[in-house]
Amino acid sequence: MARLPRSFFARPTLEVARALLGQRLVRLRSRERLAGLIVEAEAYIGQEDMACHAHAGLTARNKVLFGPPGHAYVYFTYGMHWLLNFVTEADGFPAAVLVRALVPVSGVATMRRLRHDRPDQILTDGPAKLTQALDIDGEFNGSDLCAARASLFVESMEPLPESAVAYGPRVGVNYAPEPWKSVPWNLKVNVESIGEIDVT
DNA sequence: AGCACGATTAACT
DNA sequence: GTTAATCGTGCTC
Repeated sequence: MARLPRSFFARPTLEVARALLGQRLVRLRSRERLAGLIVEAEAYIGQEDMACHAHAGLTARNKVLFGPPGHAYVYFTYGMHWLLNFVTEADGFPAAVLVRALVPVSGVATMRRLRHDRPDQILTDGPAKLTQALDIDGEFNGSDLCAARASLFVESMEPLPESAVAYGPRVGVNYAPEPWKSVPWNLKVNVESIGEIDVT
């Protein structure tokens, strides 16, 4: 299966978030393949976006956001969680898509162990849960998803129909002023259509 | 130098 | 529904 090329990420962020739904995130970990289908994604777009880490300008923490597309922006929050984003748009424009949920498809036994044997239904249904299940941390910040030897990348799957996508406000950004608090930049795959996703 | 808080999760009432 | 956990970051003094 083909890996998504840099041109996939070098587009308007909302377009990338929409196209990422249903695609397969793969993490190669000591010769094992951990993978899941992306079922929730969220867009963070530019310095104007008061919920985006780029709002205060370039800092040591967010510099990857300002870099070239197709790289992972992984940051630490709440003193204990790692969150995974994919950098989008042109080099120099700070924007990214936060990966908020997956449906596990490969390496589930390992994910289960990494998640301390919690129930399968809650292995990867949150942004910090999926990084824990796939063993993704700050080591991946700045890593190139499009490099030939990448151990974290996205594989191309059939695009989902528009009827399978639900748009809503972003989660956990109530501190941001309007309109940033309410813009419908959270994209989810409808629960009813999950059964129709081809997992092969 | 000090401090308030976060793109969250899990546990508890 | 409410709250503790836990610490790097960015902002104020």
